[in-house]
Amino acid sequence: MNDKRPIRAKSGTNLGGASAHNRRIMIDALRVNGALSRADLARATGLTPQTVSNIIEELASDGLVRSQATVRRGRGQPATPYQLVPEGAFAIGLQIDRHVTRTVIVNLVGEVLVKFEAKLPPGGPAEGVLVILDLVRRARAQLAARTSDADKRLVGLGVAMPGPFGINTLYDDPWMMTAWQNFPLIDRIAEGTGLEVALQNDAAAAATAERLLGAAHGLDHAICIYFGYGLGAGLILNGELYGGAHANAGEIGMILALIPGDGADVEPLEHYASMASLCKLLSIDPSEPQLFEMVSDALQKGSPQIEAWIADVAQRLRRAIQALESIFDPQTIILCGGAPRRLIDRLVKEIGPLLPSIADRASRFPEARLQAGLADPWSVALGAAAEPIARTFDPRFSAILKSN
Amino acid sequence: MNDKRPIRAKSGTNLGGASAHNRRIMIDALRVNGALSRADLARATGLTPQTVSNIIEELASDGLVRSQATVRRGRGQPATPYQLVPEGAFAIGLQIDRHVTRTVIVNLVGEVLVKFEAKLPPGGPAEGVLVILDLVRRARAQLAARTSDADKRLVGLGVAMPGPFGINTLYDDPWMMTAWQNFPLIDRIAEGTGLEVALQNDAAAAATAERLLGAAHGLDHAICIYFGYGLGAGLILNGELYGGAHANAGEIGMILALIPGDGADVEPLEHYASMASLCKLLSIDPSEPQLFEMVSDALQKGSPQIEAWIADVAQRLRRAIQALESIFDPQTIILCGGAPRRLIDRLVKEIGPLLPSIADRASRFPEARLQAGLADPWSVALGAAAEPIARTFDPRFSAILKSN
DNA sequence: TTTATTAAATCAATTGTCTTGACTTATTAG
DNA sequence: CTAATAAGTCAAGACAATTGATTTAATAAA
Repeated sequence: MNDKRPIRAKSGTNLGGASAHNRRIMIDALRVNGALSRADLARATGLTPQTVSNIIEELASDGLVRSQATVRRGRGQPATPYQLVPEGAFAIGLQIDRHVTRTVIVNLVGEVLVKFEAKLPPGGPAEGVLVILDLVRRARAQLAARTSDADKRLVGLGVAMPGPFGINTLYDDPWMMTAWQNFPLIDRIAEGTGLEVALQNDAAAAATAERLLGAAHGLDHAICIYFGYGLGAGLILNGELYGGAHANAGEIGMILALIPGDGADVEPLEHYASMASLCKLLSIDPSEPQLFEMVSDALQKGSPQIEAWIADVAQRLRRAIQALESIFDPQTIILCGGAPRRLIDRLVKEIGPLLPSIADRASRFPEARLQAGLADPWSVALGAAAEPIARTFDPRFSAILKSN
Repeated sequence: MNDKRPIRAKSGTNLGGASAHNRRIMIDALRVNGALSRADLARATGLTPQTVSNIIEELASDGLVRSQATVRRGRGQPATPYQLVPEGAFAIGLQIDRHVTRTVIVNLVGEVLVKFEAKLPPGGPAEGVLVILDLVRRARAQLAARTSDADKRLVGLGVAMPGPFGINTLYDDPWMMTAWQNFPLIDRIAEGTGLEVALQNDAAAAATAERLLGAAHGLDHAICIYFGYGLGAGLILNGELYGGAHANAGEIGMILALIPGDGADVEPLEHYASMASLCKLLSIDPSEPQLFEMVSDALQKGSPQIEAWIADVAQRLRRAIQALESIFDPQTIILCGGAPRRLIDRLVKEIGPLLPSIADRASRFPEARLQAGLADPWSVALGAAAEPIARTFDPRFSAILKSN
């Protein structure tokens, strides 16, 4: 028998786990469908009306849902719809990028209440973390000024930064943030804020945002391509963000040369398809505060150089999308980014028509094969903030199981 | 409120769901670790010893587990290990390929008890389904002859055939099995056998086999590349097979041209990397009964043609593997197939050394980045049979939720 | 040899959550 | 005005996991 080897097993569950799951699906149902009555919830979840009643009662007394005015729907007693209380919970999101850090605070329904931004000092993470903690402190102060008991309703802090994590540096170049990745960032922030802290890469954060309130809202199978300083993808599979074995899933920017025609092409995809590449082409410093405006202007003006770049990137992404469709069979693919709206929209337009793939089905969902998602310098920070909300309130397998 | 639109919500759960999950994790733990005592199970699952005792009692009286001789492990009362009873459950697997159909019956631990094979008549599915039903009938008769009450313990029938399913035919060519895919196969087989029937593509079936008793045993994140008549991948994510939105996930054979150097290359990958391609090269009829032996012989002899083919396929797969690693961040990638052992091993050897990727980490798992898996003409049928076993006994999110 | 310690497994009582079935309330259709 | 329909509640019951005490069986230490 196993005297030495650790026994590998999945975790069991109990009444508490079931109950926690049922609370989560109520919140999820209200998020996806808007206000619903107790009877609606009972039908949709398969639980009995009595059970739903008890749970709604509890959620209401926790300040997470509240009733609206009754509505008459034909015969029978009028229904009392319940909705999420936006100020029922808050979360902090933190984006750490190469040159800048941003923090936002969102509420339960994903509205951004507070935004702060700061340049990261060149001294590296040891200095940078002080800037970050100060930013978070100021954001919390502003939240507290607006709503006095909000700080108590903070459910966590999400950090997003460029991946991959825990890897032997593949290409020792400025594309990677090696120093930051080797720094005990999570522990320092947790200690400095007293909050639960989780880390994800920027593409995953963007996908989380997209699912909370973007084009992936309510979808269970979606791939969000994140076109920012680098290139990545957030994978929404079975309604949850998939992280892989080491939280590095979705690093499509690291894929080598998806394009035919250049035999010696061993550079990763993100060296072509990224804001970094465009900045290089336009000789713009990526740490430039007016970056988005400058790029957007350059696009509007246009130039043979830019047109060629767009055609090249579109071709590469067209291939990547065909591959992702073949691999994942998703409901939709969303191109979003830490990039100007104009660029994202232009790329989506330029990428079409898409290559033939298994996604090219007669009876397609309402969703298009490819659509534009959020495009905002703040979308990663927003996604980072959405993570603690999702972790706390979204239905997921691991939430049912016994802790440890 | 939603008077018209259907309300979308996830399903709730209750005591029964929790209990069912706990039964499943016991079986899973015994499958992964071998025999375990009740105390071991309690520690591994986080449940109390009393709960484990009750569940084991129940599983034993259902004939799914049985005790072994007690073992002394130092101080304290000796432990009574429990193991899975191989003849506790059976399942039928059915492979439908272009030219042939195979059926196997496996027991709870994945041992193959019965094997039958038949050529498919050229008349298409209407005729073919009769051959198939006859094959299944004969297999069941043979099982019943061996173990009298085994037929009652059949938990289902899994069907595997080449995908993709429900697609506008992309390339109307002999690579696809259009007629079969438009035929109400599942209903006819369910009706003809009285069993629960499920359908998956051949790559998914191969991955299921690999997880039940191959290189992916006990792994929660693995990609199984299936190199058979076509090319596909089975995705094991979070310990479950991932099917995508329409059960077509993993169709990597449909990816267009991952290789540089040939600009006009718009053919799908499986036109290069597949047994079909090799058969064409060697002018072997793929429906040839001695196919494996012939290919294996040809490989052993060798020829400049074959060497060039292997180099080309290895190059393409090397790229595909680097892409899959970047996308999924798996624990390992397994190359398996409906192809001769010698070919799979040769390809694995030829593919190395792998390209740099995020899987190239210092502290790698015991698992290699790439390993050879099952290579057997029967492995797809075996995987098809493993599906009902997995569906019935493996822990999974959907099993906790209320039915409908 | 005796006693203490450790570990496996069980017994009996308790807890917490969902379910069941009867009931109340409020509205519309006829 | 009455019947039908639907939302929602009440109170009792069912079920599976938990708790804490107890039994059994081995080794280690005195």
